[in-house]
Amino acid sequence: MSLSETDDIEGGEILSLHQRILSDIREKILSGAWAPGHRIPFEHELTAHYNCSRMTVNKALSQLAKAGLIERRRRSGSFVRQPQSQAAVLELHDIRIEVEALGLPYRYERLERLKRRSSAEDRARLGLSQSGPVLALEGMHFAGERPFALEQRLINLSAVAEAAEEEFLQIAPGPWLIGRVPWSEAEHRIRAMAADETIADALDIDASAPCLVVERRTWSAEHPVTHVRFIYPAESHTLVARFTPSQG
Amino acid sequence: MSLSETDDIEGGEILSLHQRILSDIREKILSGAWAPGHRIPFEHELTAHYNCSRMTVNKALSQLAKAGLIERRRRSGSFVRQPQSQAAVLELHDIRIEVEALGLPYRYERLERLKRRSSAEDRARLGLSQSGPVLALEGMHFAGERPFALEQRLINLSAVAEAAEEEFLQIAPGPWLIGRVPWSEAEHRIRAMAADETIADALDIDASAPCLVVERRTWSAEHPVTHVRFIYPAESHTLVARFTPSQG
DNA sequence: CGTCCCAATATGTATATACATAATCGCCAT
DNA sequence: ATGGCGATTATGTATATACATATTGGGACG
Repeated sequence: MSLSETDDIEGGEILSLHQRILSDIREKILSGAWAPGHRIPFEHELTAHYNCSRMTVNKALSQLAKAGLIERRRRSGSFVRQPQSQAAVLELHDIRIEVEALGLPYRYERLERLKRRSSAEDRARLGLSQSGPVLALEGMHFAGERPFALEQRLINLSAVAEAAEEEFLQIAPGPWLIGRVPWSEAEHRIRAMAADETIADALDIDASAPCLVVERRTWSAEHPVTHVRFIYPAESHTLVARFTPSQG
Repeated sequence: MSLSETDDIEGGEILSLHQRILSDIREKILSGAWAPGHRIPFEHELTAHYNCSRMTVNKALSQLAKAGLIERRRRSGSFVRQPQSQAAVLELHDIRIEVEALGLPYRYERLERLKRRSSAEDRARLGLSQSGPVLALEGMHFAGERPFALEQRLINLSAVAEAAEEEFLQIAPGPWLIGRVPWSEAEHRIRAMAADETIADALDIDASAPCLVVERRTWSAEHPVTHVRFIYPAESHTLVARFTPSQG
């Protein structure tokens, strides 16, 4: 019920009061000592316990509320929330980084480059409502001499006109776009797929072998920028996502 | 360079000053008006612009810094950060929810239940260092009459003793565990795999058909709790992850 | 007995203020 | 030139205070 007797603990790191309140309460919740639904002490009680001002307590509680660990209700108090949907953070690195992390030399090679007016399929991929110029690219990321991932990309030239001038022979379009276009939103779709003949050929795997497909659509201030599909042979790649409720 | 002339804008919602500062600056960054590396106005300039106290500005900037949009350097000012690694939030819902979202009746059925001392493989899956009792479960999630996902689960009975008493005949272990065990950390691995004979049989798909595999390891206060592997037929499932830099 | 309204209460937001801390600039002495 | 040192500056953290706002509980009154 009450907070732990941390008053005499000395061995820890140097934490600001703010951070100490945060981690104290988080620990109570994550350890289960304060179950979902439990009412945590009122601000004025914490103020007394930590011998600090209400502002400091308030900031810490507001942060916990924003992180989704607690819910605050006026006149009633603050309550531990039910564990919500399992949300995990998926870090999608640049492929060069991934390959180099394996200790293998990285190389990108363009397979195809086509400038055209957007087809209906292109518009569906990009989420465009009207026709316009697009750049369709296909390229291979190599780890050493082995194909690592096949990239199929569509760039909306109305949003990124400069891309029309770029050949992308050895420069992968991903890193090129980052830094040039401030992207404000992205959507990822992850699925498994059997390699068709063309893909199997390009990746040098058996036809109908399983592949991991990661598709990403990117917007910049409401405008669709690019759609990209990465196709990895199943054995070459695993995505790792980690969830930690600590974010303060 | 300067902030937009929002002084005469009236049509917007009712926002607190704090939120208005946040969204103003976020908009500048996401629209690209303030490129990465750009120094945003000093706190005292924003104080003057919004005609408010430094504390209010400071809180907003601190929040942007925590969200990763800006970087703050003492004596130098605050700067727009380079877009970092593509981090996406992956929501992993309960399978019942997923199935019901498709408008199909949901059903869980236990296939196997085995209590044993942990084998070396079990310990590897759970991340345990020493031997102890575990519960191995296998079950099927159905969407209507079609198999939707195969679940292979391992529960560390040293961490969740009560699980030993539970039959899990129609109750899926996932929902059962949530609420009983406060989990503090989870790691997910996502990959593609070809169905072997057993799996293909269980899921009623062709042998060596591609599957999406989602593995999750869960800890509660440093103790491994459970390891679960969900195997989805490729055509039945796509994971969707969304990234928005806005989180204020 | 039910309904309306007010007072009490907990959180929400903002201010002015103070001092700490880290980094940089420029001056000065070598 | 150059190396060090102190003043300046911007952010970091905390306090006391004030008023706003939402919600609950209880009392007055029909």
